[in-house]
Amino acid sequence: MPELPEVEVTRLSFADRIAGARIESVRVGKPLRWPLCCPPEGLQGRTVLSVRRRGKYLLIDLDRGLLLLHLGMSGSLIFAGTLPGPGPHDHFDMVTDRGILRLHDPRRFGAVVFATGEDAPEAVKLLGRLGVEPLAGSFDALQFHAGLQRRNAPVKQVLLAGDLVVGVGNIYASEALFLAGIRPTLRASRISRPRAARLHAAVQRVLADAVSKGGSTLRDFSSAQGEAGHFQLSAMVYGRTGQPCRVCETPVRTLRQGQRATFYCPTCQKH
DNA sequence: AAAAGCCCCTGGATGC
DNA sequence: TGCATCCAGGGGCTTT
Repeated sequence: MPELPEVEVTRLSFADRIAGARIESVRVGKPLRWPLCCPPEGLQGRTVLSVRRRGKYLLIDLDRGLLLLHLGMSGSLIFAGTLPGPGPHDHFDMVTDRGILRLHDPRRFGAVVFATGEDAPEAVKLLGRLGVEPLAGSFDALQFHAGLQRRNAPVKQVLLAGDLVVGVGNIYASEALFLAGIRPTLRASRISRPRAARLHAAVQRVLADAVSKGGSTLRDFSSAQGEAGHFQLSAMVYGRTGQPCRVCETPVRTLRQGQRATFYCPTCQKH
């Protein structure tokens, strides 16, 4: 499910409320992608300082150490004063004096990992190869072009890989390429500097727009406040196979790249 | 080094 | 109604 916008919307929906909270207990359900890496009782008594985001990871800073949290394909967080007993897909509860933080994740591709610090091996393993943050000032169009030049793979897959720029998943890769007028199959190395600049701007624009719309709710995404997103209603191509392009009315096409669906307009997007 | 495939897992939609 | 098949927002790992 969650790409950068959904993760950021989640972060914004509980970061301020949980900051300063004291952890009282932790409950772990079924195994997620990796073990928590520390005995759950080791978190008791620690204080939540802040919640940051790196790519699609949430970093929950504690007074000692941090939790790295990933929502995988189907994960969502809820943070509330009281919650019903955990259901079969609620795999992590962190009870604090300000409320319960709960991870709901039917497919269990998500993860909760404890690390003693950002330089600790468990953290470096997950964060070490991530590319630049697209909504930060450090995302530079010329450097982005230089990075694309070094890659021979189709540009859609370079966006998804996350080692050049983070946070762009399957929805927003298709959307950004539409906004930039670039075919998803075009080899990254063949993108000119001006077109790379267009794509750079498109990535920033689509992600920021999606954050402002509360993310995309395809099935069941909601923020930690329980609010659904509505970016999906304004998607230009994602999920619109056969429907008319919103710009030129050519039917939107689908193709498969690396086992994922890609959506594009054959008229608006050029090789 | 980079690219391409595989796989983890569950549930919902579709088709026979 | 029942059952099989396909598909889904990610990404680490292994193989080419």
